[in-house]
Amino acid sequence: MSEIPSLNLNPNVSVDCVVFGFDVSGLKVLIIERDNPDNTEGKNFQLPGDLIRNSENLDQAANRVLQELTGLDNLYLTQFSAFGDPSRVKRENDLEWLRSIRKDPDARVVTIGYFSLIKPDNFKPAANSFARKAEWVQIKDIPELAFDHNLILDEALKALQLKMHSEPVGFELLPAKFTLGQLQNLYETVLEFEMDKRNFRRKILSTDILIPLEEKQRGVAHKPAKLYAFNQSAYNHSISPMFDFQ
Amino acid sequence: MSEIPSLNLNPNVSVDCVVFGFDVSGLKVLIIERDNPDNTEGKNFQLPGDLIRNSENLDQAANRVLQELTGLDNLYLTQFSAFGDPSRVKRENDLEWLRSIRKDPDARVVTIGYFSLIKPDNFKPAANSFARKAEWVQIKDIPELAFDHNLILDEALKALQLKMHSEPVGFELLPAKFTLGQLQNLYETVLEFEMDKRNFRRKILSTDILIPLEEKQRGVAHKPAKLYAFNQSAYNHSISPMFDFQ
DNA sequence: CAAGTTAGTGTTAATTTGACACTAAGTAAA
DNA sequence: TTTACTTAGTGTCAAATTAACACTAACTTG
Repeated sequence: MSEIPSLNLNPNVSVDCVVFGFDVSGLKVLIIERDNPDNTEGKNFQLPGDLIRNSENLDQAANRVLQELTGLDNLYLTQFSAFGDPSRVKRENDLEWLRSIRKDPDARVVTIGYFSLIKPDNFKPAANSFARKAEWVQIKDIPELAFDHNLILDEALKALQLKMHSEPVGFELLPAKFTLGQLQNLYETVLEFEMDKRNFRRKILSTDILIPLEEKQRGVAHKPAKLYAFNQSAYNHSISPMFDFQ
Repeated sequence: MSEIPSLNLNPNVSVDCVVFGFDVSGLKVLIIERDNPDNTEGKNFQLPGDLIRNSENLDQAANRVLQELTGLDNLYLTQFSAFGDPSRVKRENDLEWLRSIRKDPDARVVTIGYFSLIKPDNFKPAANSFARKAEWVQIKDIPELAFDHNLILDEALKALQLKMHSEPVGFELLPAKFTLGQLQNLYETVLEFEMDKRNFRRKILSTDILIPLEEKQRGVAHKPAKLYAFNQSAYNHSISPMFDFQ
């Protein structure tokens, strides 16, 4: 019943995951540093990603690969684009690394891009498999990445921003109970512009996607804010612009 | 310098194209009827699509495949999603057909979905390659298609509708010179709701994406309408809701 | 020349948006 | 214990946008 795992890998299709995290310090992305074939110290950063298995669908592949490389399991994951330029692999050290790890290192690989949103506090990435390290990097401090991963990351951010305009997707980035201030801060950070506090509150509260809780923040050095939860069931309708701020 | 073409095909990645056409009769999709392996008369309809070549990128593959199967070349083509369920191929006659045409008929294939928008009058599809027929089918009369092509078509329509809200994509479906009535009709057909004529005109004319021409319709049995052209250069900005009608 | 068809046009009320400033409630530091 | 600091929380008004609505104009066909 058991199979040789490598036989099960499809040589031509991979998934790559752009995991966004948000906290007080801003918007971050999860990057792994891979083992170098020759064990040198050169930095080789990339997005968590790998070949898919023939037995799994794309969503399952993204989940599994992310779990294997970073320990993060069962995240909100959305496919956003496929990348298939034949010259995706052109850097010499990328090729070298492929030769060290892949059965068929010269195969042409089309990759399916996924993005994920998480609350960094709840998930502590732990490197595993060919990842030497898994770490959060501020979106503004992303280094040069392997393959076409900088392109993939850019497209993922655009996809997130676009999606945020039409769906309450941002709640994945917040704890279960959050304040309106935190929510506004999230929107401002991801969409990259500032909003008027009163107008933001009026608009977001005019929908029914927030549930006000009988509970306040504790231990903060200022007036404690009311806490809210996301009303999942309220959002089963309308693709329409729910969040067209400004 | 020449290669055996089949060696050049990637066994695991394909593209499938959903070509939308719009005319007086409504919104249509281009469907091909494939040759049956046993030359029986059973109807086997599917979207135009095939394996990619290792030398081309995904956009090029979509263009080539569409050209080979339908004769349509150089269309506006947009990638919208990848489909990779391992059980995409499950009907017996799909398998049979694959065995008759593919070098590796049991390979697991991930397909990249593209949609295209054209003016049916300008492009007359002509079946070729393994396509026995290529024909326009009203969106409401789509038959059962091979593989997961009904799913792909549904997703393509959703993607088109979503895109139409934020980008002036519909102009691809109209002739170079068109009337505001035709444009409104297009929007109503694709988005599936009716709009107020005067409000539609006010809104669309308040943007600068239409160029009024010094020319009118001719030969119509009613008051001839002013013709407009799409101002391509005016649209190089803003993802924002350009077309949030109602 | 009558019938049929689509083009083209403006106003108004209702709604939504954007701009704007102060008090409240907690902690920390002096 | 008082002061400083920080973020929460609130309302109004002018401007802009939207939605609803009906008639005349211009062409072809019969």
